[in-house]
Amino acid sequence: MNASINNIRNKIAEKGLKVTPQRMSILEAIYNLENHPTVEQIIEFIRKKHPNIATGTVYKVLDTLVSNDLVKKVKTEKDIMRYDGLIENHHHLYCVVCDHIEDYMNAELDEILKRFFEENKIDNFIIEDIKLQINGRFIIHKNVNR
Amino acid sequence: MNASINNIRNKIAEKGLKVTPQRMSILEAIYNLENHPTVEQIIEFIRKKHPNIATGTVYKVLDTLVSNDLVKKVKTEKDIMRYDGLIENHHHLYCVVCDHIEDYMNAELDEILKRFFEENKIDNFIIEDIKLQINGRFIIHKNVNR
DNA sequence: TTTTAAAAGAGAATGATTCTCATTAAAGAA
DNA sequence: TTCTTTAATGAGAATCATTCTCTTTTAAAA
Ligand SMILES: [Mn+2]
Ligand SMILES: [Mn+2]
Ligand SMILES: [Zn+2]
Ligand SMILES: [Zn+2]
Repeated sequence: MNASINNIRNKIAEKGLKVTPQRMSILEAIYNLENHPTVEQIIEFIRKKHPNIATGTVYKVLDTLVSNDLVKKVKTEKDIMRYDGLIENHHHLYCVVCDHIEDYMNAELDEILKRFFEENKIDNFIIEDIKLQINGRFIIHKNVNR
Repeated sequence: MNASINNIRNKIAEKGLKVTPQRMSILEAIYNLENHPTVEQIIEFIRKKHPNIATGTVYKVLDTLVSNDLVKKVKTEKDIMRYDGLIENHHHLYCVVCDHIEDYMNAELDEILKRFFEENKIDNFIIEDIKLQINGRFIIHKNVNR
């Protein structure tokens, strides 16, 4: 998920969006921050190098990035919105202890699910995608507090 | 998921909670409302018969019900909290068109998942439960607007 | 360099949720 | 049944993340 400055510039430009320093730093922040950062964490990261960015701009840019499929929103059991720089469809491990969210990808699992739902059609419903929310606990936690 | 007045009273009492008219009507509302109602819908329903219930009380009671495992919170892609009267572990169909959420239960699927993760342990993580978020579209929608 | 539409900045507004504190009522004891 | 205690409720203020409004700035194309 690392991306160079030019990489980031291209991703934004490819969508036909104006390449602004704000958009660049927000996308850069999401790629650099731990995993699935909150808006608060994104703002904190950006203000190190770009102290005057407006809060409203961060929200607006995030919306733009989401609707252009450059980032995705991730919801937790709790009420905090998080953002995900990995846009390929994937699953998540949710730690009930420390709130850490980790990506989970497994092609075999996706194949099993695909087969299951081909054989078990749901009346009146067309599936577009399936995401697993795998709740549990890591043996070693990231931030024991909060 | 239907429950008589006495049923509801017992559910609350069994948890060692005081049986108040407010708690009764909120639990009754969740059982009676469509599917996975929002706080707004719950308040609207209750005020028909109990016009003076305070908004803060509804939030407080909902928290109490959730922490006593009488109802569950359900998150949507969007930013609206919903409540679920079905407390057994189950999956959800999310309609991307009309926001309707429908329960999905299938013992065979759960068995397949159980077996898969027994054979594919995740390093450093102990699974407690797995929920599928099945996104797609119903052929017939509930509320085409909103 | 100039033009122009889109984006950003500043700060007010919104709205769902939480908080505070005085009043009320459920549940158990007498 | 009445009393006592403690938790729950009501009313409205406070909070806080997010959105909105409006002015200024700027990226991109001419
Ligand atoms: Mn992810
Ligand atoms: Mn449900
Ligand atoms: Zn953890
Ligand atoms: Zn629908």
